Amino acid sequence: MAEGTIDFDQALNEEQLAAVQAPDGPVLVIAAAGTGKTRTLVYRVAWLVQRGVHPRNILLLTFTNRAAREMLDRARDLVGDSVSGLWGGTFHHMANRMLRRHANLLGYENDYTILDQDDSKKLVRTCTQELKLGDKHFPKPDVLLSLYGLAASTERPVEALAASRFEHAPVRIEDILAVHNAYENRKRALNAMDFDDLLINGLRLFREQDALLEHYRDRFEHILVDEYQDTNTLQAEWVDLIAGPQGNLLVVGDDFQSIYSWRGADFRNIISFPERYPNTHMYKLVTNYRSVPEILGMANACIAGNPEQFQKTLKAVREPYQRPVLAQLRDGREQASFIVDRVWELRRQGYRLQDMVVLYRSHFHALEIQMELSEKALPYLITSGVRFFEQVHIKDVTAVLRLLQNPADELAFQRILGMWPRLGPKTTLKIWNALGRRCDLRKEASRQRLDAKIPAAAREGWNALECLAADVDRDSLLQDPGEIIHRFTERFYRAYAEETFENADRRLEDIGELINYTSKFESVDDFLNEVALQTNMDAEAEAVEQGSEALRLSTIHQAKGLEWRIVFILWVAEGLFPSTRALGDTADDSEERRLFYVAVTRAKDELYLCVPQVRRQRDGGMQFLQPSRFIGEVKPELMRTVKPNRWG
DNA sequence: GTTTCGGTTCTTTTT
DNA sequence: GAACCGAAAC
Repeated sequence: MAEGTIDFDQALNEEQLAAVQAPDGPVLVIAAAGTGKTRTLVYRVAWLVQRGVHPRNILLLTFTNRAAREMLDRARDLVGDSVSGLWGGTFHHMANRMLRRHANLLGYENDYTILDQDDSKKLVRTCTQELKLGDKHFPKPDVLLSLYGLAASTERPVEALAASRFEHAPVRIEDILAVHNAYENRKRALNAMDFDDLLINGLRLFREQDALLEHYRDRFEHILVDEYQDTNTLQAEWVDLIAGPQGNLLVVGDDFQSIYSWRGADFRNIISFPERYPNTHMYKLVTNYRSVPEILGMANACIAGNPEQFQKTLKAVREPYQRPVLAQLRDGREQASFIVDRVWELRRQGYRLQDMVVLYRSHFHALEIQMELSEKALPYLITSGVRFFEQVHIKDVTAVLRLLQNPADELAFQRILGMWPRLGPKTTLKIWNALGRRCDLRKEASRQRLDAKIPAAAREGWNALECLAADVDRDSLLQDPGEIIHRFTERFYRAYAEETFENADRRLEDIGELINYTSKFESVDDFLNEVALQTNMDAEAEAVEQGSEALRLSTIHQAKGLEWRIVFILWVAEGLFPSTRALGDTADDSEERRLFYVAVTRAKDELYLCVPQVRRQRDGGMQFLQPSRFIGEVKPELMRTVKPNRWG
């Protein structure tokens, strides 16, 4: 469709139209689930462009890559290719994009490495060990990282958070701080940033570099933020700065769907928006096109217990259909077979597998259903705990690229050498130190020094790496990351994988996929830039778009923003959902309730709440389960209770 | 002194 | 899976 022919009145309802055509200045759009939030944002972009705003002057911020891609695709359909000048992506992406150009102002090299979760964990472990703190009672790297991350994203001191977090644990706060300190120094030495650093340093750019702030303020005349309820302190301040007091800032969110407080999200950002921007225009979207009224009734009822600020009730548009099903089941096995049976039946009625989803609180809840689906040969797609780019074999082959890009990347160096026999952590570290904690594979002299340090036992296949490194400049491989991975795999990794992994075939296929994926990128830098901020969901989302007939299994967190005709929710029982671990020792279950609300509002036609009565425990014992409080809070007449007869 | 191997244990949510 | 731990092997 060409510009200027968009019929906004036709495409939008009154609520949406008002938000889309909101005047300049601060705008807050409270968009309840399924009310066309994405549509509104996309049409807002179109509206702005039609009014003469150039797309390059628009900044569109999202939380996930998926949301960014979806919005940009839809905006392109609406406005045309001119929209490609628009800056759109996750906060991390946008911060990274700026830091690639300006990180040197903050004392980094611009070719810094981005550490993913796994890298950060390794680094924290190393720091702990070096400080000789790794005894049994010392917090695990994961725990420390989430603490440091929370401190970073809430701008609170680690000390205070650690004191309350480890109030009852026999841990010295000084030690926690010492590890934190070591971790921070280490990242500096590696010329690396973790995910939080991207946000912290992105914010520092604006706080400390007035000229830069001016530059970007001028550039971005309009800023749009999606899922604003999930911003943390850093992100909110970053947005406030770039918008400026007079800025045209439009934020969209739903305080009912704030489910990321554990990583620092603070829904007070959305609540206090009108106070921070006194001339805010506020709009509410409550007309729901997604779900049948029975499902919305359930959604409205379950969230009523939460004392949120912006009260709103979802208004149904669709015709009445049928009530959500409360399935009382004996155990996980019966739950699994119930779902499989229902899926077959629904398929018979004409639903496709991709119309259905199984949602759960935690990844491990999906174990039994996975087994059952495999057994019954029902194709399924799971967005599992391990991200595509964090799998061992993917990290192995990209380590070569990382070291080429950043010769100070100790983690990549360790990983590469560790693939050769007799080169473990200790030996590798000695070599690294002997090389002056730097290894530039592109330099002949540097390669020779490394070569001289490799012990005889590890020589086998060593020249594969040497040759590859020598090829890089000769064949200008820095422009072709896929070719580097390909050569590394053929000359070394294929054989290594086959003797290391039981499922080498599958892993080598993954590497093939990875090589295909690299063709989108023009250089090693380009590729690495993207990979660290990418989850597996995009690779899988593409598979879904290609029409693969499969049942989707997903955590509720990952399902946010998506919808299916049929939704099954697993383990709606006390202890599992709400999760005991998530509740900790607080009585505040409001975020778990919001999560339940998110799960319920994913469903368009039919919703199944599965409540097993017992759960097999690790030690073989049986744990009796109570139905989740979230079910008890809803009037029974809003549901239809089913006790499937397994012999019927 | 290091690496490797085999068994055990544990999984909250993500950029 | 994959991280962790202890024991055997280099």
